[in-house]
Amino acid sequence: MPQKNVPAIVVGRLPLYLRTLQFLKNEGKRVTSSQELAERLGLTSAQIRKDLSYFGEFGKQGTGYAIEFLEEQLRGILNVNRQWNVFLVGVGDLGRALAHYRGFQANGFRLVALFDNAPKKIGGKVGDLTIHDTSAMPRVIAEKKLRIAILAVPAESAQAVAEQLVGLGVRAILNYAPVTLSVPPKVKVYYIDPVAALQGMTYYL
Amino acid sequence: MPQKNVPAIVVGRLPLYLRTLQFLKNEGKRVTSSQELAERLGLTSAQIRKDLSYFGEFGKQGTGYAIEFLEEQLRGILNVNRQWNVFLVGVGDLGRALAHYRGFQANGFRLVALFDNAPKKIGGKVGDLTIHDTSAMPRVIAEKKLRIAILAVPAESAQAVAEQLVGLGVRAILNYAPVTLSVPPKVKVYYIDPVAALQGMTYYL
DNA sequence: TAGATTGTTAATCGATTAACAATC
DNA sequence: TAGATTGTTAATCGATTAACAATC
Repeated sequence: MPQKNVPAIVVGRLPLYLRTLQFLKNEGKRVTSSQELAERLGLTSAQIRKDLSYFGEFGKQGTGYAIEFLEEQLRGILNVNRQWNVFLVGVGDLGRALAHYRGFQANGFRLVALFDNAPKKIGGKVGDLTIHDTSAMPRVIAEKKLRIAILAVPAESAQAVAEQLVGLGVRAILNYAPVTLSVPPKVKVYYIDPVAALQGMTYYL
Repeated sequence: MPQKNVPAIVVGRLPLYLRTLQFLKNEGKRVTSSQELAERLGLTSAQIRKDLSYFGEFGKQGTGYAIEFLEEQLRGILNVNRQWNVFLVGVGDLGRALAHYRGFQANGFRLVALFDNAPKKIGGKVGDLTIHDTSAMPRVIAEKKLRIAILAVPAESAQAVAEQLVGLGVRAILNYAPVTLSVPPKVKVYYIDPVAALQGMTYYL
């Protein structure tokens, strides 16, 4: 349950703190400080302390933060101290790649269903998942109580699919389609567009 | 050549404006307005006008913006009115997927070289590209004058590889490794981390 | 105790937005 | 001309940072 009114930009940094803590733990450390975290992340220590202060007091003056403890706290705040089942819509070029990607599973996001609307693809398999027709989405999403979608359909159909997903109770969309989606505020969308990212960098070249 | 001191966040929005213009053009439109763009992008029209004003005056009072003209201007500003050759380091699970992705090519970013350090992979092919040993990077990068890298190595080696790339003259890194890179300011890094993205969304679920 | 580092306040910095004169 | 929309200014809003008392 979101504590105060935490800015989205702060929430977006918490996963970075979390992964940095895991990294430090792997190095055998048990305690860290806002300064050490800041160095690793290219931020200021004040920002890290301020961000954490939205959620509670997790450190000790003079010594810093117990890594394992802070890690668990962040997992709790982010709701990632559990497994989330996710599904993918659009098994094209990109979708197929995403279905093969092991990083989701390795971090508690398990891909449990694939959908596409191309008759040729329906019934096909990617890994051990079968591609279902998009017409099966209402049933499967309800049965598996899915709330997180990965969207990898063409830009032209993304808005229509997103609307359908919202109607089916989806609350978070990781959107790989290069288009801004219009959805109700309760639905969160995160955009991943590597081409836009490259175009933003060539400006400086 | 960057005009004034344009905030990075503004530069980051230009690709979104560009792709929206392409979208509108595909719909047969020839003219648009800051208001129409704003609606499509979920921004305010004032922001769009302000952003564009960093670079010049591209519209006409009363009528708005000629789509094709503004598109060309933005391409010029972003330096994407040409083809860029890019290369990929790290041909694992994820790298392989990226190598197959056609979206780069389709938008003027041509993948021209693949590198990995696993002996088993060297000499192997992905599509019509051969995987080279990372030891060949200095030669290939110099020969092909490459300045844009896509980094898809494990988090543990990302920093070391990034430093090597910087030494070889790379100026832009699209980083898929879940770690913050420390590089000189002249080198631009863009981070893509779908797991962090999902973790930022589950906060709200 | 002395040194270190937190959590928090207040100041600063930067980005967004409202408003409107200019003008097509 | 009347209506529409730009480019820009100034106000507002929000995020970052510096500073420091509290305290381990």
